[in-house]
Amino acid sequence: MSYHKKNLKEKLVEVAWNICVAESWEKVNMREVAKKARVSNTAFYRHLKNKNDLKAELVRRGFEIINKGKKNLTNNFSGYGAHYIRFGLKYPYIYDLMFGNTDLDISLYPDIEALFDEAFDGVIQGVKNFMPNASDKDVMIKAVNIWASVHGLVGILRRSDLQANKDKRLKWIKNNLEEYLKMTTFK
Amino acid sequence: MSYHKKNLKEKLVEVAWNICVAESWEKVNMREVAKKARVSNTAFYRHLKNKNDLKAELVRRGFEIINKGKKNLTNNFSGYGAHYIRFGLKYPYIYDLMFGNTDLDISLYPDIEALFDEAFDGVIQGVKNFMPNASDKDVMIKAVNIWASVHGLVGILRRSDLQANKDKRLKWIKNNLEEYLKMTTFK
DNA sequence: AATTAATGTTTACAAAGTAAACATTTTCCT
DNA sequence: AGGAAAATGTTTACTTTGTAAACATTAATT
Repeated sequence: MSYHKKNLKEKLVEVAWNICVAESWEKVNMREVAKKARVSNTAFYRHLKNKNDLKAELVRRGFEIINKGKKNLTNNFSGYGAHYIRFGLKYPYIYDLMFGNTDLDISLYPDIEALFDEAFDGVIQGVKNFMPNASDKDVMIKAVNIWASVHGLVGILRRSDLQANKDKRLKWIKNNLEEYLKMTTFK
Repeated sequence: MSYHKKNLKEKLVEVAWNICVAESWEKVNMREVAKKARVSNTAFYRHLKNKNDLKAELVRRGFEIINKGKKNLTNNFSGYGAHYIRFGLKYPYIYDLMFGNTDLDISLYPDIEALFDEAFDGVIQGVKNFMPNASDKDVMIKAVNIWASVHGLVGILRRSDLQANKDKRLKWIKNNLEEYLKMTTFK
């Protein structure tokens, strides 16, 4: 065991990611992260300014994952939407950090803000391709509606996971995301 | 100043509500709440079990407000949706507690869970009235889509508030909620 | 009036974020 | 190579916050 680690920052982010994925951000605390990375409580602060910066790292990592799987879905609305929804259901607590409203002041992290905008711009571009003659306003309206429908759906599906599945019809939606999206928003 | 207060619980919830509305739940801490209510740090614990219960009280209060304004909007989709959206924009941090996904385990508070279900059932009922011949599945699909579109929109509009208003077209949506809703989901 | 329940206060502790001072490596410059 | 400077870890220590426990006072009940 050496005094200097190779990639402690990566290691710390990795550990925090795992805790957050398995248990939620509330359960991420610096001392536990340090212990799991086998360093002292405050080694962290040589690599990141504070806990909020750690949160930002998780958000960045989330966008990396979601973007990686995105490929050329811009012209395949329902596939694009389903991709986001599946991410939200697979990494609910990371998703909260990325798209929830409470916490992180995203404007403090311009690169992350750019990732967010990039995602939304993808939708706008897709809508533009789909309705090339629409006005900017109508494009925006459609894009916002798509975005809202997708992200709003994650909330319902997650809640239905918690409540001992009150309704089978929600299960149908969950298992048929693309079809649901085509029937509703994506047309 | 008497030893026993009349309605300390109400007072404490009120104080917490004000802090949460003005600054976010993160800024609500027991000592500050106690100070503003002019009681000792721990008087609180004679009235509520813990801080989570305080959060639940705010959620309950949020539902009371949102339900009060709801009236007979069940058969007026865009009005109903706009009502929720306006609440979300007026009380963003309360809204997070009510409809966000991170925090409160709502199933620990069956009465709150019931308030939530009541709201969603209102949508289902509205859809049923609107399309009386639709199958249960189709009703559910439409209701979920309405719910998701409304709650998802709050997220975008809130974010656009933060970012020094990147786009005027979002402003249009915000100022014309009903029309936007009619154009998209509510038809 | 005396006992008990309800409600406040004081004291105290533990968890968690992080600053400061100190220690060890590594890097880099001559 | 040798030694200063930068980077990275550790130890200590302080602060904030939630809340438990013991004690005090007022209100309710018999």
